[in-house]
Amino acid sequence: MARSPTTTDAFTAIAEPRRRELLGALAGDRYARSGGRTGGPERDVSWLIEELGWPQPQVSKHLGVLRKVGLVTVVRKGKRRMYSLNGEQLRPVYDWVKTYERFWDHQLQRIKERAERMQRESKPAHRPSTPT
Amino acid sequence: MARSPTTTDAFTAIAEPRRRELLGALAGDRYARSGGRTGGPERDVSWLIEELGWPQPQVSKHLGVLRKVGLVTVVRKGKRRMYSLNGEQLRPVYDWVKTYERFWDHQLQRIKERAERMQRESKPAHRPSTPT
DNA sequence: TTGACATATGCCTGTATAGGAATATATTCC
DNA sequence: GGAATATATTCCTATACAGGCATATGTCAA
Repeated sequence: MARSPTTTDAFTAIAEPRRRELLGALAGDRYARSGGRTGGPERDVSWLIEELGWPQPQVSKHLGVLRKVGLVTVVRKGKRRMYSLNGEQLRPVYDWVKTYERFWDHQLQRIKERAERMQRESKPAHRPSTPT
Repeated sequence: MARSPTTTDAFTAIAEPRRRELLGALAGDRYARSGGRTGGPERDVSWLIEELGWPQPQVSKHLGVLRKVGLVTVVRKGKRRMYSLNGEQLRPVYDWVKTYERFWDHQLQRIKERAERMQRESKPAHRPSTPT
């Protein structure tokens, strides 16, 4: 068997650095947030080509992969195609990696647990309870 | 050019579902947390083989990839090799995906912002301030 | 219709798998 | 040393890119 196709899911799609870069551009990294419905602002392919400085086919192909896994959505607008980020598909990645949080940041974990405990018990402040 | 090698970084390594599964086993999913230094408990390859039900070479090979990107660490113990999860390498993935949080859960984002604001200003409760 | 512009798709090549089977290496015990 | 155990590595094959280049498709304007 070969490697899973890049169009399998978000995990495989974002494995490619260029595609993460592309998503970053679509997210509006270092640009003013402007419009966009669910995700980032709408950008046409020409804008992305200019922004990323890649050959046009490369941009289109990467967009194709991202489209297939639902990480971006398109709407036609005349001869332009407006792409926007669909963050919803990144959620599985987030959820997965989040379950490992305790393996890299024990400090953070403790803080969160305390916060959650406080919220559950609705007790106002830090009473030195059973330490972890 | 071909696809980036799976041993490039955590992003490429976790693109493979089996490797995520393997990490899950090492993390101690549905098992009692027992020992382990920085990451999860130490498990030898035989345990993983039994747990996952995969052919031994497959387990070893996937472990090899995970080892190369630092997602797992090994120590020899007699003829056994004890593997443990090294969550630190998952952090870049977490950090990256986290920057897109606002694109999938606006509700959560607002809650967090409010919480952070409250904590910064150390003001006790919801005073209807400048809405976002 | 014709041409210009915007974007997608096809073709080609080198590279890199993932899995299966067989084998090599390392370590312990007798 | 030799057998048994634990794990890694090699070889093989089918698959799948990612990028470069050429070309097709779709849309608007004159």
